[in-house]
Amino acid sequence: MAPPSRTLQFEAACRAHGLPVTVQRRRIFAALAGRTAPPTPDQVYAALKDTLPGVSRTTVYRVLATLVRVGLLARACSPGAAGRVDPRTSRHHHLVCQRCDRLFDLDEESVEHRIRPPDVRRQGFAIQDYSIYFTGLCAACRKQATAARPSQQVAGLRARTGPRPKRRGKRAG
Amino acid sequence: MAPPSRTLQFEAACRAHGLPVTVQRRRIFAALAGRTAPPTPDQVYAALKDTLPGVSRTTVYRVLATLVRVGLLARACSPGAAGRVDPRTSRHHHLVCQRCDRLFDLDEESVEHRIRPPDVRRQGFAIQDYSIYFTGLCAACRKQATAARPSQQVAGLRARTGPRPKRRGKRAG
DNA sequence: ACAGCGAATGGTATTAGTTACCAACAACGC
DNA sequence: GCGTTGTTGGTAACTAATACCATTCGCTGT
Repeated sequence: MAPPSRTLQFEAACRAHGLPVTVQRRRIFAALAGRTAPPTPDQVYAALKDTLPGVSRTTVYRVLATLVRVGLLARACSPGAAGRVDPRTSRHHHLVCQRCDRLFDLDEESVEHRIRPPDVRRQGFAIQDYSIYFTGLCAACRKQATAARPSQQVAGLRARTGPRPKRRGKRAG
Repeated sequence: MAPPSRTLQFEAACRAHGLPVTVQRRRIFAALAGRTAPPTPDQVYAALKDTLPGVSRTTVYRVLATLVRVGLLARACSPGAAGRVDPRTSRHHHLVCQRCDRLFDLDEESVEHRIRPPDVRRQGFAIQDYSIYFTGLCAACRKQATAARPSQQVAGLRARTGPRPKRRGKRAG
């Protein structure tokens, strides 16, 4: 089986970023490349552990983060996990900061748009509504990014340097 | 301070669904209602624990799930948490099953749309791209929903009855 | 207003998801 | 082939979310 151009692209991209091309990186990227739906890290791990014995979950997380950082993969919104809740139940849209993951609501009226939902009957999917997510950088992260930009840091799975709204104390039950 | 209609609406909605109106539910909903950005459950907890002594994190999770279930709150996509990764880095859109949280990719071309990004300069946000998330029910969940629908179950934070792609074994390090 | 019933809460324990750390190892350049 | 540098694997730590159960509270009928 001749290596498809995707493989070469991958290696080229790695070298362009000074990343050694390891077996794990190749395989993890390959496992992703064929998909039509964004998997969780754990799904990637599950898909690999049989054919790539000895991979560790740690490596999967790490490689995914790296590939996101260099732009070979993108992060996708995950509706179920991390149960963020929204006080608005009517249709509205969002701003998402790629760096610190902050979310901001946008009024439906503030976004001029016209969308015709795709025909997904063949897939058996019943579309009920939609929401637009605008991605970019929030004010705080933009300031940080312009202040010190090593190499156009993109938000990775881990590599977050921006202000991250997270609790700091320990839990109280 | 006269109770705003929102409060009455909330109580009415609770009663309509046969839910007892507890202090915690009222306060948690109130803490959400004023927001313009969807918080995490923990942010809700943090905002409440000072003025509502003794609330437990468990209750916050539980109440949020309940309010989502009855439609008083909505779940929002959370890009950072649960680091889902997408092999596509070019613009595309998604189908999201509200019940099992499965994601499906949609080609950019398959969605007829015209969107003018909002002017958010005042907020200091720099929009770089956007993505449309179509919500609804996937084939499997639609089948289940029609087979047995107690009362038009909507996906909650916890209340997931549909097929949920999750690993089942225990970890192997 | 009061009692009784059923459901919700709080707290702990438990499970799942993610990251930190370090010794062993592999990739790249010479 | 050899050394340097960065990656991998594995464990442990840490955070997020849920299960469980005794206690408490809201609701209904009197």
